Amino acid sequence: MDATHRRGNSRLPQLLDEAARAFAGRGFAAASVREIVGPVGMLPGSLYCHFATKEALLVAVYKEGVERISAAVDAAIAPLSAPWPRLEAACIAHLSSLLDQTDYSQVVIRVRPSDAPTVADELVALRDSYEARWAGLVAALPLERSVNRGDLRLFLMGALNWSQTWYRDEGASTPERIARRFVGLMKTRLADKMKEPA
Amino acid sequence: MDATHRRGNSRLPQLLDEAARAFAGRGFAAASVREIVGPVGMLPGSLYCHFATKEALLVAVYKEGVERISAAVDAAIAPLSAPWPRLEAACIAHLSSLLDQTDYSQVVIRVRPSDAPTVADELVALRDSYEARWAGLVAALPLERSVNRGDLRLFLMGALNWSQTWYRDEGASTPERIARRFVGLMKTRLADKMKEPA
DNA sequence: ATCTTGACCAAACAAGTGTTTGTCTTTCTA
DNA sequence: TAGAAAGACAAACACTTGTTTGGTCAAGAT
Repeated sequence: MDATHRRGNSRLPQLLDEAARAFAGRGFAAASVREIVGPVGMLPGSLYCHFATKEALLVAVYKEGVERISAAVDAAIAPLSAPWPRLEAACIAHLSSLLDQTDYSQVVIRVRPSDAPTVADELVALRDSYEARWAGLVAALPLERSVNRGDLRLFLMGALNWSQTWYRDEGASTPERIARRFVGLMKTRLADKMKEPA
Repeated sequence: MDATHRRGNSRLPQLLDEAARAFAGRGFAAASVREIVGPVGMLPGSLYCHFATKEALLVAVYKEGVERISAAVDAAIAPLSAPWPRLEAACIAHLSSLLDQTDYSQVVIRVRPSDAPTVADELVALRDSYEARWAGLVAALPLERSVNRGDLRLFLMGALNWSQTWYRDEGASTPERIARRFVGLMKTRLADKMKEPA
């Protein structure tokens, strides 16, 4: 009757879900093993059947987060070919993953590699593997020659990622609309052409 | 001979310095009272002569951080009157405070109010009192009517604040230069006018 | 039918956490 | 010159932290 110990039917997925929730909501340091493991109905020690340390658990969650947001962005840009629509679609997918969706992607943005020193290298590598896409997306844009694309990428990613700080799920500003407006700001000439910028 | 107990000559400033260093470097949760108090040459309990709790210590550091970055920005924009130069000067001051200067300002950006729930309201109020400047700076810009200034402010502040994540003190990219290039991106028309953006 | 193995419990571990208490010395004040 | 108070020490407090150990039980393999 007791199905708790069925092979291949472990509670590992729930454990990861709960870890993602805790890390995304309270940060790596503040999230305790007991608060992760409790809601799953496990005892603290049982965590160590699956992971050697709390930091290894973070790597697993982080990796899943990178995979989910990567998949979302890739799926969004796949059917498009024009550079600006592709960038806009990527921004929408990125922001939706970050603000609506699961906790996994939030962990990737919230948790700093330096928060878990012993696995910092792995986290950086994972994050880099995701962010590589964005260099390509920006490189494809038709821009005036004077524009530095590296700066532009940092500028855009910063604006998107920081939205995690101020965004609240109230009102009409959905992640999709925010992303569209941000990209709109980039496409439009910002300064009023009547008055001469100093 | 022993000057340690002279009135008005306490080690409170050093204590705040060390707290700022710890909070900026490791975050609020990961920074322990002992690691803050140790370098000052005090014992853990002595902290509570000055602050009721660790969270109250954070408020003091946070407040000092807000005051320093506010002062830096205000001093930078005071002698200027034209909108764009004022914004550029503000960005330079903001980024310099954040990347070079003291740890205090870094705490304001790094530590989330929700990290210290019992004083979260105070932290939010402090941060708001600083960020209010930026609404004014953006409001003064001569922009095309279609541009949403609220979005633009969030966009810019996000890009600036996120730089804390990727900036390293190596190479030729000083905070000042980064700020100038970011503002430059905003002033210039980004999209190439030859090709039609979809 | 036996063995192995993965998943988990139960209980404890040592170390570290923020904080409290009581005492002492020094400096300022009345 | 007596008294109040600030600043800090010394030592412990109760609790939480991540982690370890040894055992249990069911499922898959032999």
